[in-house]
Amino acid sequence: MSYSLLNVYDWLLEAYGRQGWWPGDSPLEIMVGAVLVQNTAWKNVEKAIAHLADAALLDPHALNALDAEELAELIRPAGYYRLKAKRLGNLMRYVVEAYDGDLDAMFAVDLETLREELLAVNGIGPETADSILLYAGGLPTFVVDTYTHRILARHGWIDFEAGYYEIKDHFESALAEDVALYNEFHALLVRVGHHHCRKTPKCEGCPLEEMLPEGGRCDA
DNA sequence: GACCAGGCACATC
DNA sequence: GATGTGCATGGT
Repeated sequence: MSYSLLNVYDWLLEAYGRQGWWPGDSPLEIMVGAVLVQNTAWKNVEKAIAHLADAALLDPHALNALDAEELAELIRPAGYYRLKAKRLGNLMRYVVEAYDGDLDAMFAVDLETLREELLAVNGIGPETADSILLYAGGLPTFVVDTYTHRILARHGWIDFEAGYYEIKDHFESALAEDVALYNEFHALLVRVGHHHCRKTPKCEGCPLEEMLPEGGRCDA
């Protein structure tokens, strides 16, 4: 008995429907959210973004002009707020200096080149970079997060020790290079993670156990 | 009150 | 190269 990742995608999509990600109104807002959500519940991020929106600061030049302390106070609900103020400032400085704040110009750059540029910004790691590229830029790169890792490992599809790029390759080599597919698949995995694959309780009522043929045991 | 959340950089061995 | 730690608010 075997099944492919694409089967898993189809089952999840049928069970949960389209997720409509990313929950942000503009590429810039998605970029801001991608930094603020690092190791943090999205609910907290929403409040921080609302503060920025209320102050009409959702603009690369406006954010870049803000000093770190002011920014920190505005994004406080997102947690790690002093750290994230620096990281967001680094990202905005990069966008302004390299592209004069023109996100269309930025996302017109070759995917691998742009990915390297983003990773060179202090505070932007693999997941944040990929989230920005896929969800803000519409570029075909798979996003791996803690749920993706946890769900795949618990079902025995990858080692628990697998690193970011191992997991990313696992998806990208099994799936067509399709932005809509990458977008929806990752969003569905997070959806499952939120409801059934938290750190504790370990795997209560995992829907994949119902969906998968024999072998789809969630056991960690 | 403890534990967790859509990471990342940095220190130390 | 592997392993450990700081960062911080808000919900369960």
